[in-house]
Amino acid sequence: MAIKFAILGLLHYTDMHGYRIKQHIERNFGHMWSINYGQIYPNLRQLLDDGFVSMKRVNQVGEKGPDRKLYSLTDQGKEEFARWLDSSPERLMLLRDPFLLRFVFFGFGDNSRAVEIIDEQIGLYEEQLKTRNENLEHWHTHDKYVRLITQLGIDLNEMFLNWLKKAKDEILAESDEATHSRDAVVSA
Amino acid sequence: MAIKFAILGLLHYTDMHGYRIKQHIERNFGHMWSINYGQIYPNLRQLLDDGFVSMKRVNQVGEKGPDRKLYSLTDQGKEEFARWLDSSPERLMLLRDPFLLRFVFFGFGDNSRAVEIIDEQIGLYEEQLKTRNENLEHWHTHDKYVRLITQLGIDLNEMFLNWLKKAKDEILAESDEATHSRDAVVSA
DNA sequence: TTTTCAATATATAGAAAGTATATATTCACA
DNA sequence: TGTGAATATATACTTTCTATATATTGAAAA
Repeated sequence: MAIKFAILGLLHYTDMHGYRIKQHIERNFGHMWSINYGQIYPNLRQLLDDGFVSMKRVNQVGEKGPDRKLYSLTDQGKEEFARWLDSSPERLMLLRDPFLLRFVFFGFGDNSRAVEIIDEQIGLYEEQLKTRNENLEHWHTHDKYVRLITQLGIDLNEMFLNWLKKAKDEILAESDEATHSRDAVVSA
Repeated sequence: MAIKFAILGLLHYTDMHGYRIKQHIERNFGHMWSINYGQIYPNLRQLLDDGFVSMKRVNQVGEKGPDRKLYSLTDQGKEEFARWLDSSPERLMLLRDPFLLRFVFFGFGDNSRAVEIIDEQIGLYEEQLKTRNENLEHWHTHDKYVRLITQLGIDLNEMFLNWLKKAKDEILAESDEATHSRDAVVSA
């Protein structure tokens, strides 16, 4: 139900076809959010059936590719969107992360591999942080809310990187301890 | 595919039946994660078919409720889990939040309602922060990795609350500006 | 000139995750 | 005796996400 409203929201800026919607999200929110055609086209169809958007075939000349289906907001669509925007969010944020799921069980694996995986994560999120910072600079002109969302992404990355480094240190400290205990046993 | 490994991970602690798995997650990770039977039972069935777990019917005496289906890890299951734990995470974290989706489009609504919704969020996350802090105190004895995950939850909450308050201030500042401009026009 | 590649454009199948609800058993206690 | 609460499993359904199929057109290569 969320994607439907995201599409209605984007159509407030300008009329778009499915391919353009994906492009728009990639260019403007690509560092924060991703979507794909399997989510877009079925939703556009549903929105059309519900009368929240209207559609017009546009045949391109001098442009690549086949005809477009250009979608526009209807008055009903505007109302539906406004109702949603005004309503209270259904639930709290949901964080899904295949790394964190592993992390919970790192006690069942070996520490050195755990540290390796953490280092991979640090690398990936440092890269993401860089592109998010670039995005913020590039779009200081952008809509205030979009800018704040980008700032949130940066805050999130920084927080997570700090946590990753702290976690790594704790695991390494424990490994050292274990080594020393072993030494003690050996020398006893 | 993730839930399957979560279940295999939990079965490392002890044999469990579906109902107990949900209970365990609620009690130990309830402040961080939620799951439901529609995810657990189909996965248990699949794990059984794949030979990653074995099942034994247990008929309770002196306990409430019908027979249990107690699941245990097989050697194959242990191997499957170990392979997964050792592998690199497939993707970066995914944040899904019905509030943030609205936030992007707050420019199309009115500021005062936006501030109201932000205040609601602040209340909800302050409450969550409290329970997460209690959890951390209560389980200082707990597994190190679980403790670190709880700490991450706390860091996330604090970061998000700071951001929410900053965002609110910015929106209020803009509203003031608008009010002053209007005043200026009126007095002109 | 033809073919081949990249970009544009839409569509659908299917897997995974998440929600809702149905059904049954047993104990406690009114 | 019955009724409510906790225990326990199961399935249907919706939403989200991934993968892939298909077609058109312009530009460049062969």
